[in-house]
Amino acid sequence: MVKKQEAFFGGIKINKYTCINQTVKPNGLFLTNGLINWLNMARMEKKSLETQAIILKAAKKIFAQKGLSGARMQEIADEAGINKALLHYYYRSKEKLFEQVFDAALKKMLRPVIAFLADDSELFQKIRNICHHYYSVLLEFPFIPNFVINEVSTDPTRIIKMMELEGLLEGKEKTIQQVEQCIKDGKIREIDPKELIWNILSLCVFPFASKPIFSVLIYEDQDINEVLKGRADRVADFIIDSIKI
Amino acid sequence: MVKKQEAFFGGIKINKYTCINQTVKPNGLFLTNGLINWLNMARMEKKSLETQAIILKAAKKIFAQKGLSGARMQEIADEAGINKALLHYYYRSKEKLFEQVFDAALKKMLRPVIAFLADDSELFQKIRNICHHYYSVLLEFPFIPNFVINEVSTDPTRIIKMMELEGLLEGKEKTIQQVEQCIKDGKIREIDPKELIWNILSLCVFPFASKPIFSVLIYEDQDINEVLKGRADRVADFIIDSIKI
DNA sequence: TGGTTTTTTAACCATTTGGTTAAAAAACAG
DNA sequence: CTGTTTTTTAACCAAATGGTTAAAAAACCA
Repeated sequence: MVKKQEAFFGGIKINKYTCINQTVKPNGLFLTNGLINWLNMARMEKKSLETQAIILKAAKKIFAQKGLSGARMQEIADEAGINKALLHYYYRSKEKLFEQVFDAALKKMLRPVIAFLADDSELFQKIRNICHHYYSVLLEFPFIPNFVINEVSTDPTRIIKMMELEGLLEGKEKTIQQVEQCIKDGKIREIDPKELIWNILSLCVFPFASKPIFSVLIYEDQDINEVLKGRADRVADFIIDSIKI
Repeated sequence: MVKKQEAFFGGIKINKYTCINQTVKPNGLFLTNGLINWLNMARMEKKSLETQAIILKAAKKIFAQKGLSGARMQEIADEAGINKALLHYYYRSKEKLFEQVFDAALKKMLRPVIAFLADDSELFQKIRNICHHYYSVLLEFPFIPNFVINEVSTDPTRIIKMMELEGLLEGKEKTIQQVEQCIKDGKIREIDPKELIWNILSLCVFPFASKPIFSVLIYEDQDINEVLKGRADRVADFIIDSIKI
């Protein structure tokens, strides 16, 4: 165990029990990322990484299932097969552990749309690409839409820091201009580019979010996952059929 | 106050403090709806109904915002401006209170699609109807999709009892046949009727569920509610353009 | 092997939370 | 006005929960 101590690194106090993985601010003090990484690298190793991976996997499962407020630290520990104190040893607090899980999920959720916006292909091909991209990611992680949407609507500030994501702004402008150009060229009918994007995402993401409902409401005993597997192409066609002239 | 007592009605025990509004089963016993209603009607009155309305309104707000696990009974009481014990006096438990709120929300969410399935109009008109129906309901209660979707995905059994909703089954069959007939008649292109329904709902419901995300991601400083207001017509056109021949 | 550091655990702790209770207040009935 | 019932409240309570701590165990290093 780390002895009770108050150590100074670069003039910043780190007291008592260390927390390996997360920004340490025991007295409300912040550490720069550089310093943190140096500290982490210095000590982290040994069994550390393996355990952290086990924790993260369990946390993803429980948080995705029950959300931040519904998840219990004890349940995550049980799922991981470790002692609850380890969660705090590696991630300091529930909120911090949640942030790691959430950020990973949000990135998975946003990657296809950001790739779409940055994609230099011709418009119809871009649409086919994003549909395939989404259906392939969400078939593997079908819980992500619900998880992300729900936590963002509970605390909208969670998404703000994601705005700085690589090339979102530029990609957005580029794609909007591309759509406008297609309209001018008479390739597609008049439509607001932003609404087109919203429609595409609706058709790609909502089916996964609404799966539990549609499963009983419309599909009853049919295997809804089988339906979803073939949908990427059909959804792309649905969109293209709607806008092409 | 109701005196401590163990009364027998129709051989069913009701002990100690009564709970006005909800199925009373203090020892795990159930009362039939008829008996319950008779009991309720007999005593309920006076200030009762007004207070219940206040509680329900507050509960809707808090549950919609934070979900079942995130909501606190104290917070609901504060929002309603009453004592926490009153929540239990009228609704017995958090779960029971939640059920009332959830069932109301689920019905609001399903009404347009059930009306669509039962609608005898011509297909394109039906599509315009459901779009307007959804956008009008959800512009007024924009939190409903998130709330319903999230709670159903947490506990899928919640939706099962809704299946018995008026004329869902018949309506579904009717609409599926209508779509198939339109395909045969060459009025619309080949498409699986169930997927068409899923697409319609995606385009109607997802924009509200994803509002917090799209608001910062795509629309930035634009007023996203203004965009949503005009969308019903445009979404209906989007769908019809896609399937018409 | 023996000392040192890192990892893991069982036992706690303070607070929060859903729920209860007994009594006060308000509404009602005669 | 008076006794009775219904409604409302403040004070509690037990269980659950996020988090802490000191010590044991494991890994590492010389």
